[in-house]
Amino acid sequence: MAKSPSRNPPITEHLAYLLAQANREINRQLEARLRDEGVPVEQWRILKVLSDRKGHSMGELADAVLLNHPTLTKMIDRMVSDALVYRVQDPDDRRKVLMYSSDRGKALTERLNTLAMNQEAHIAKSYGDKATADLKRLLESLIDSAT
Amino acid sequence: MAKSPSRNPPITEHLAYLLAQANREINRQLEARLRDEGVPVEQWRILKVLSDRKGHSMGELADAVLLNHPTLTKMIDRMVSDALVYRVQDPDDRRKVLMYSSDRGKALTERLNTLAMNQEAHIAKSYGDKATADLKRLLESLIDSAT
DNA sequence: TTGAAAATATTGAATATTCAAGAATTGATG
DNA sequence: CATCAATTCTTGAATATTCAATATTTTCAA
Repeated sequence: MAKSPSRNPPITEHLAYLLAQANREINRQLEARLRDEGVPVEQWRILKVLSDRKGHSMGELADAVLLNHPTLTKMIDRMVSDALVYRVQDPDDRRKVLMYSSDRGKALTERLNTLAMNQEAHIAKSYGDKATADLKRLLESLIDSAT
Repeated sequence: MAKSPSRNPPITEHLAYLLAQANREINRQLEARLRDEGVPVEQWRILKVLSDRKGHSMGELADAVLLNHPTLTKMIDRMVSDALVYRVQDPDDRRKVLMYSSDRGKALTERLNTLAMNQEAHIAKSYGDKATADLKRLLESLIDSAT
């Protein structure tokens, strides 16, 4: 009897493991680039989301940047200390806090965008344009089908 | 003038972000399944690596399960308390500690394998066999090209 | 063979994250 | 309109992770 193909595969063949491994490696590389500005990846995501200049509530932000609420609150506290972002109470719903990027935050965001785009370019170069596009498409549809 | 395609894309189009998002979602689902046995994902990975019954040094393990050394040491401490694994000093190189799975650990590993394979099957079903296979292949080659 | 450098694992202090609870506001229902 | 439930954000305690330093053993060169 032939062996069934995915009967108890090694850890390295599990999708969850491959995702974790790829994520760790790419994140580590991005981190290394952002280190020039001394900013953690999560702060870059926050600044990037806020760069549309609309106010975003903490809940929205937490979803968008993949952090839970208390972690986001404390990270925002640090960014407020660094004068990168500021809080405004939402006049329409005073439970909410709307976050905005400061001028300093906006200037930093532009420098970070350059660094992040350097990484994307580097990946596209060594990994190939087609593979990169295919991978992005597959990841998007995985996320759609999984949520 | 036509807009250049990937000039300063939104965060949701960055490969690093898509990977983080997909990883978080799949990891969360796996976590939910493993919760039946009260075991964190990292411990499942450790047990799975140790299921080849060969001794693995802490360094090897740390690489394999994507944890850094001090974090692994402390997680192993907990697993030793739970009698899932045990330490043996490597007789050939006494700087090293070789880790082995206990009988209890092996029995747990089998139950966890079932849970993890349920998840893989569930993903393959909702996401499609071909997409799953394609995604795995692309992730493997990304990891190769990135490391 | 001896001493310095490298490799391996652990520890402790500093830092960060998470969980559970709390405060403030809004919505909804009788 | 009064009250109770739901939503939003923050806080504090418990837990986990990380960084730097340490101890031990091995390797290698002089």
